[in-house]
Formats: sequence, structure tokens, C-alpha cells
Amino acid sequence: MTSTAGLGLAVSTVIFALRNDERGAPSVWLPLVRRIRDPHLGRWALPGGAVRVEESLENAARRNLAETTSLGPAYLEQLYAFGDVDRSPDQRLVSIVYWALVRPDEAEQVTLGENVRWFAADALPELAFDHNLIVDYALWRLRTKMEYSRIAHAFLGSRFTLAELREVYEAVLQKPLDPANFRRQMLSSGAIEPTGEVVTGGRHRPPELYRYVGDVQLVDAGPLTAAAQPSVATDLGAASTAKVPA
Amino acid sequence: MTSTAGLGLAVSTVIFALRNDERGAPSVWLPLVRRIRDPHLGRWALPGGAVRVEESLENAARRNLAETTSLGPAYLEQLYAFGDVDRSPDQRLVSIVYWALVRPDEAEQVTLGENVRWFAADALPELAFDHNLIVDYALWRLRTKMEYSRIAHAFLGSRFTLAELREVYEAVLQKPLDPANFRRQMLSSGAIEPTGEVVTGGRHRPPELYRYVGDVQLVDAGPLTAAAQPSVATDLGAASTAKVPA
DNA sequence: TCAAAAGTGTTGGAAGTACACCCATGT
DNA sequence: ACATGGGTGTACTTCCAACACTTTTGA
Repeated sequence: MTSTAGLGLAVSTVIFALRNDERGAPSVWLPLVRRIRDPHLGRWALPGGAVRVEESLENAARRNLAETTSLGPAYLEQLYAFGDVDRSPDQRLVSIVYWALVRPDEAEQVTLGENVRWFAADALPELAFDHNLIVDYALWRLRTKMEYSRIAHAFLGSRFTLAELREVYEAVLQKPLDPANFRRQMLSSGAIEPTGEVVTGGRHRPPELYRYVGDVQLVDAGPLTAAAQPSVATDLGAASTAKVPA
Repeated sequence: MTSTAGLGLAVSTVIFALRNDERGAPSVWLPLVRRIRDPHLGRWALPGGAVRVEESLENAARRNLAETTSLGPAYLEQLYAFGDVDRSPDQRLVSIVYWALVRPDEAEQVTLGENVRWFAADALPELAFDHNLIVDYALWRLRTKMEYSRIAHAFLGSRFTLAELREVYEAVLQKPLDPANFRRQMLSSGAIEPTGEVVTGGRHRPPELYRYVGDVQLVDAGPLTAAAQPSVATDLGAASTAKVPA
């Protein structure tokens, strides 16, 4: 358990948001940063950096997420630790990767520059290190988890129509869903409830607005979530943090 | 991405095996090692140690699994990276934890000593560090995964009766299963096939022996199984090498 | 012939899928 | 009035849980 010499420990984060593509259909995007030093100088890569001695892994992820998007995530979860010997050409590097979901309206406010840009998740260039594999794995986790949990809500505001919620699922799962059955499944699951308000302005029957039922668990992550979480007004964020008691 | 000073990186492994308790019923056990230095001197802890610069994380897990049980695992998977600032009293320590399944006959051959012992998973003493939480999480993953994958086979040899397979499920899930329905579900899943052999000697109708169908995937772990992480599911596939009848 | 476990058949309910149909609004 | 999406009803299928029943052995 002594300190390991010659070995770097970093945290990287895959940040997902929904944005509209050219045809106006929502799809999954993520921000990448251009590397400004070797190795892989000039290539696009996941935001990340070394873990500081005084911060937890999750806080390190939050920090470099804030440094990239200047916003807090609606959802944050550890993805995997990548540690193959040859994954970085110069130095032995172990990266603990987190994945995050942010709301579209927040994502739009991200300050973009020469070295930070959004990419469609299914049309990435060749990235630095093993980051293509990492993104593929994160996408797989996002899609898998979408089918048995409630993380879709991390992509939405506090009130939303069933059509908006359905579009999130369709964008992530990349397949159309039956509106009638989708409605019934969501309502019978007890995860959402009607607010009574409706949205006027569309040239059709005004849809009702729904909200999430706060006391329903987002994800069953087992003992790691058992530690009490402040149920924040952001109605999300309940399911990701691993509180390790001393 | 520079090397992080003052921060230790270790690998620990939760090793599960099925053993019979006092009443002869199989249940989940794991080997622990007694700490022979501070912090937590004298307490029981998960086997583990520092990651060497020239070995991958998974190889580090295999190595300290071999050093503890002197055997190779039938199944090995990364569990989680634990990295809270205060999880070790003296030094900042990040532990990447793996979990493993070993067969009962192999587990019995493990050389036990003063400082290595098997414990029933549901009756652990107070362990060093945050290891109680880690074991709880590993148990949760084992039980969750048992319900949607084929990892049960990692607890068995190459041929087994349906009753033996069912007992594995019952021991892990801690609930009785209907033998009739269990049989149909297993057979219709295509995961196992009859060998034609039967076991005589019991004082009842001789049960047939089954084997795993090798080309059926054990677990869908997404992109990590396909390319970069060959050994996640490979071991079992090799153990029950597929003879697919024409 | 009896006990015990292997293995088969049958039924009822829950949940998912497909799709016909009505409702309420803007134009 | 009619197009458009919101919302309801309903039949069909598939899967799962419960449990009665038959089969084959050892004692």
C-alpha cells in the first residue's frame, strides 16, 4: 500500500448533452478539448486532469467538468478505471473516467473556443489515447441505463411534456417509441406526475406538463447510494455519489 | 496529466466462492487477509497491494488473487474505484477494486494460515478501511448480475445438473426457486444443453448432466469485451470450450 | 410400495406491442 | 373544416409464477 512511483493518476469525464442536429432532431453530443501538448498534441480528447491530493475522485471530475462547461452536472457517475500499460505512449497513466449528463439549455451556454468544441457522439474524429473506446463504453452505459432507470430526466428541466421526455429516449436509444405506450409506461411507473398546467401555442391540442416525483429513486446503485443524499431542488443528482464512511 | 505526488494507487479484490455452511446449505464466502502493519493492524481486509508500473490493473488483480488463493479466477471484473480523501487514515489512497468468482473445488485447496481465512459474506467482522462497504457493493453487483447474466456458471465445473445450477442461484439470491420454471427458463435461453449423461447413485431418478453452450455470451459488457479487455469473459468460454453439435 | 427428486403440463396474471380511435387546438 | 399532435381504448402476444401431475430411481 505504499505510494506507487512512476505512475500517473488522472480523472477524465465524458459529458453528454442533447443538441439538435442539422435536421432539427435531437441527438447526443459531447464537448472535447484539443490537446495543447504532447503526447497527441493537436488531437481532440476528453476533458480531464490529474487528481489533487486533497480532493476526492468525484470532486476531481466535478472540477474539470466545471472547467470545461462551467456548469454543474445534472447526473454524474463513475464509469470505469482504464489502466492498460500502453495506453499512454510516454508515461504509465491510470485514468478514472466519469460520465455526466447536462441539460441542453445549460450546454448551450458553454463558452466555446478554438480548443473546446461540441461533437456529435456518433461522428467523432480519431481521439487521443484510448478515448474513442472510452466514449463508446460511456455511450453503451448511457443507452443501457436509459432502459432501466430514470436518468432521462437529467436531460430535461423541472417541467416537461411527455413528448419531450419521449424525444430524449428516442434520441438516446435511436429508435422511435410508440407515444401511447410510452405515456402509459411512464405514468404507471409512478416516476412522474401531472402538474395541471398545459402548454398553449402549438397548432394542436395543448399538452400537459409533468414533473418528476422526487421521492422515487433515479437508479438503484446499491450500497453506494444508501448514504443519505440531500434531495435537492434540481430533483436530480440523487443517485450518483459514493459516500464512503471513514 | 503529470504524475500525482503523495497519492497511493492500489488494487484490491473481492473473491467469492460457494461453500457449505454448518447446515450443509451452500452460501457465499470470501477469503480475507489479516493486516500485519498499520494502519488497522490486526484487522481483516481484502487482499490487495500496490499496482506495479509494468502490469495492467487487471493483471495486478490476478496477481494478488493468485497470491491469496493460488488459483486463477473463473470470472474477473472491475468493480469500482474508491478514492475518498479520508478512506485511509495516514495516506491518500485510491483503490481500484476487482471482484472474482472461483469454483468451490478450487477454493477448498486454498492454503489457509493464521493470516488468511474464509468468511461467510453475510457475517463479516469489522474490516479495515472502507472494506465492509466494498464487500457490500460487490455482493450487490453479484446478485444483480446473477439475474440478467450467466455468471452462475463460474461457480460450477464443466458438467452439472440443473439442481446444482439452481442451488447456485438460490445461494446467491437467497431465495428458493421453482425447479420446474427454472429448468424451462435455462433451457429456453439456449445457454445450456444436455450432455446425454446421467448421474446415478442418488436414491431418486437420475438427473441428466448439462454443459454450457460456449458461443453464448456470458455478460453483455459492451465495447469493453469486444476489443480492449479480452479477459473479462474469456475464461469461462475457454473452460467450457464449445462443442456445438451440428 | 414408498419416499424423493427429476421432469412435464396447464393455467392465470402481468406487462409489453400494435394499432384503431377520439380530443382539442391553431390556421 | 382540417391537419396535427395529445390522449384513450383494446386486442394480442409473450413471459413468468404457481402448482398439479407423471417418471424413475434406491431403499
